[in-house]
Amino acid sequence: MSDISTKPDNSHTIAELIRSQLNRFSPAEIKIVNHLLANYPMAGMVSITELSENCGVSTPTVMRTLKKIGYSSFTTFQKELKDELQQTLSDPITKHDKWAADAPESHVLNRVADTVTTNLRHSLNQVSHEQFDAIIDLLAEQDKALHIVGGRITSAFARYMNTHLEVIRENVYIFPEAVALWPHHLLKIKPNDVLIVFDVRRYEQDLITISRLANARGAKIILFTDQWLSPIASEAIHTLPIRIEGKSGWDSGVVTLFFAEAIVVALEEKLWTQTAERMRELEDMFDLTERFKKRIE
Amino acid sequence: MSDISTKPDNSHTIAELIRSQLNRFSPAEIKIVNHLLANYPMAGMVSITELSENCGVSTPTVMRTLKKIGYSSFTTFQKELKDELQQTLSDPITKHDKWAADAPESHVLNRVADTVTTNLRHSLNQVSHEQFDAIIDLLAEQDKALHIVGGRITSAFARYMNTHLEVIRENVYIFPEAVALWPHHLLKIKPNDVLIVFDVRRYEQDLITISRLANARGAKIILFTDQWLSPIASEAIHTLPIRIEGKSGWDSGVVTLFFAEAIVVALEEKLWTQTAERMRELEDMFDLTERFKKRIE
DNA sequence: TTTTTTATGTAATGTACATTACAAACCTAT
DNA sequence: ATAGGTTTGTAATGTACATTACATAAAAAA
Repeated sequence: MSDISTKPDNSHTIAELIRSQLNRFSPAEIKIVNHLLANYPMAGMVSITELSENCGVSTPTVMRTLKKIGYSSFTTFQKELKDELQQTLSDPITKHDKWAADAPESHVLNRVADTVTTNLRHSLNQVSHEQFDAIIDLLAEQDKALHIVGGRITSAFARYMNTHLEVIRENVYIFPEAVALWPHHLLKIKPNDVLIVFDVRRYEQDLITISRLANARGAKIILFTDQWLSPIASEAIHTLPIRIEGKSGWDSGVVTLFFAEAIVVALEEKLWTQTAERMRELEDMFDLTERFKKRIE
Repeated sequence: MSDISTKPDNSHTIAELIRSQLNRFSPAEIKIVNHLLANYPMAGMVSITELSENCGVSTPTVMRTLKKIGYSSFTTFQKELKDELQQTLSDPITKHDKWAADAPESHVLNRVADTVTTNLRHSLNQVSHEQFDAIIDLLAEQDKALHIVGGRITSAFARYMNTHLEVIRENVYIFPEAVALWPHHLLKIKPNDVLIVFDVRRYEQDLITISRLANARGAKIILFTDQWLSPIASEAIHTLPIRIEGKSGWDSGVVTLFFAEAIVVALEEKLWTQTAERMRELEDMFDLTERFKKRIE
């Protein structure tokens, strides 16, 4: 009876642990373990009362069975079951152990990879597909100009996005680098134009100001920001809250770029026929300039 | 289920239901929904007490939030969550894309996410830790200047890297945007200086030329390129072959930025005492220019 | 049979929990 | 400022639960 201590924990899952002891059980106990295994693991994710009812036995029988299996109480059993489930469910995206296997977790590359994929997963959960699609729809309206601006760090993303979007559609403008020229550029913004703003902490006053002004001119703002939300969020029609934090202290820009790229890809697909044409033209121009260069050399 | 408020139940998963209302929430409520989505679905599989603690709010706030979302009580919420989990688990095929990446595999966001993580995994396998560490060691020598240059698309990464590395160490220079000025910049390069080059397809003649010339001047080249290797690889002392391809045809820059960032992080850690000092100085200067808002957390 | 052992259930108990009522704190606008 | 609303937390309450103690039934051994 009271062999609480005998838990041959060489097994990975709780199911294995149970299966390894299948011959030790009395009739009522068999009812329980059968039910647990047959509806694994969710059968265990209920109250002990419910579980006992589902098995047609009493609650103390459940208790005794679990103790026999190797758990000190129903609560700890359920806790371990929950952990196992957690483990199984966590990031279908990262396939974490793939690279964790052949490399020490402690190497920078792996730590950064871990952080980035975690950030990515979290961020994907924050952004609804509807919202994303709405952004794409908005960007597909080419009669409205599209302006892009970023901050100290994020201006690199603004440029990346600009370079790609310029190929895909017309009427794309990036703010000049010099903040002093921003008010000047503001003049180009017409009502219902779209303004893409990148603003992650530390939030920059210039970006906030320019967003307010653009908003006052009737621009629709799409905001790339972090999980703490730039104050610009209140001006924006669409806000992408992107997880940028690494536990280690540094802020990551990778996921921000991911979303920028996702928008590029989505828009390219939506406007493909037109984009294909523009790309061909671009290729031609590359060829011409190459030939041009060669001639001088 | 006699719901108290308006529950627009055209949504399939609870996650979607929450996401469809993301703008309706107050600060404390945002904490809760963020946590629920970020750790979906297991975050909801605990007692309301535990959940409230995990979110840093009180239990009544959790109750109110769930009612706002559309559930009459915490218990019914958890029950539905459990059912959903049950449902998903019993269908092992759809299992993976259901949550986190949630929704049809065909949505752009999921496809891009899939591509990026695949590229990341492959790239990590291509780069040995030894090589990576050697690069970091090389970059840690600050008596040698560090120059950075990128191409049409990748100049954004060059800038991103430059912005960060400038903070970490001295003697960091980025090439000017105008290609016409590159030869000019070349004069600054001294023997044993380091040159970081970004060159992914289509490989650019200007980059190749400048690399040759830099090499001739005795510079050590670190090359960010793609799996097909830019011709510059033959000039480079370290080459990072990064998988950039999406099946869908477009080339992704996310993993390239990942490696750029990983280098930044690694170097920052290696030179931390010095970096910390430089960062403090930078902070002071920010304060002086009053360009940045106080950090909001 | 009677006794002992094993198996299972009933009922009692204390704890953790979900829920509600209320009050404090915090905005926002006049 | 101050009145209105909103947002959030504290504390109280009743319920569901896990757990234990005890009792009964069944089976095995004597």
